[in-house]
Amino acid sequence: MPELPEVETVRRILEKHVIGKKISSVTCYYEPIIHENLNHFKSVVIGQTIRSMARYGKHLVFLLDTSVMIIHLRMEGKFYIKKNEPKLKHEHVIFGFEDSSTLRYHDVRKFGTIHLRTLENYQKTYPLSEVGPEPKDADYKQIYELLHRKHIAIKTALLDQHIVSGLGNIYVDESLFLSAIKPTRMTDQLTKKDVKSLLESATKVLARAIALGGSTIRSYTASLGVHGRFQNELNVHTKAGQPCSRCGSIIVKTKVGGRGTYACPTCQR
DNA sequence: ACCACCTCCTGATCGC
DNA sequence: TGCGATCAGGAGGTGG
Repeated sequence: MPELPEVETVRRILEKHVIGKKISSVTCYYEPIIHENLNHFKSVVIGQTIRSMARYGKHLVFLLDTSVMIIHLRMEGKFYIKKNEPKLKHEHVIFGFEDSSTLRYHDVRKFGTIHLRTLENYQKTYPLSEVGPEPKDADYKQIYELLHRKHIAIKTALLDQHIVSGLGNIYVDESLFLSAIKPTRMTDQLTKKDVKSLLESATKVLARAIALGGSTIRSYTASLGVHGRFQNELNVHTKAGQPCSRCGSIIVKTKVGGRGTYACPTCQR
């Protein structure tokens, strides 16, 4: 599942292929992905050139001449650059460029979303208006205050993109492990020191994962030559039954907030 | 206002 | 062997 490191990796690779390309056609095979009237979307986007790309948390952003496309890959969204090859089963949106190459949005689960905004207001409106700071930019005192007013499991809080953005199931488990905090600890039980540590762990985990091109696990496989290697450095996620790298106890898998959760029962308290 | 739970979707895996 | 049931999961929506 693409989290911040995977989205950043996709952004960096895509950037090399699409900047400066003029969109000449849009074909959509599954309309719910595009959260706009399709004809309106096409009439706005066609004729515009991709000027730059950005990322906010897990959102991938294409900046055009006067508009902005904001894409969330959700579980399995991927992009491919192709020529005139036949359309694959799970390719739902195909952008054609003037040079006859195509950018294809591929998504087995169809959970991904595309929003269209103007260059003037895209950061202030939904969905980017809902995105909290990334761990590296978050002020631990502010996050502490926010968490202190809530009474939910810390894992659930870290998955809430309003609080901090970019973390998904893999990196939350890894961040909690690094800070030796158990996923079910309630947010109002955390100290300022815990919150500071967690943000530092998350920052470290995300930076390392970006450096390795993200993680390629389970359903989130390669796209655009993206073969992440961070999965080789996971401490707990997917490690049920294996010894903890810190204390040797056996890593256990549980459910927290309905999510598969991996942790060391001994050193995470 | 807050939070637990349901929902979307498909392929992989499980169980009889 | 085959097929229906269950699971996985990000985040919006719902209802207690």
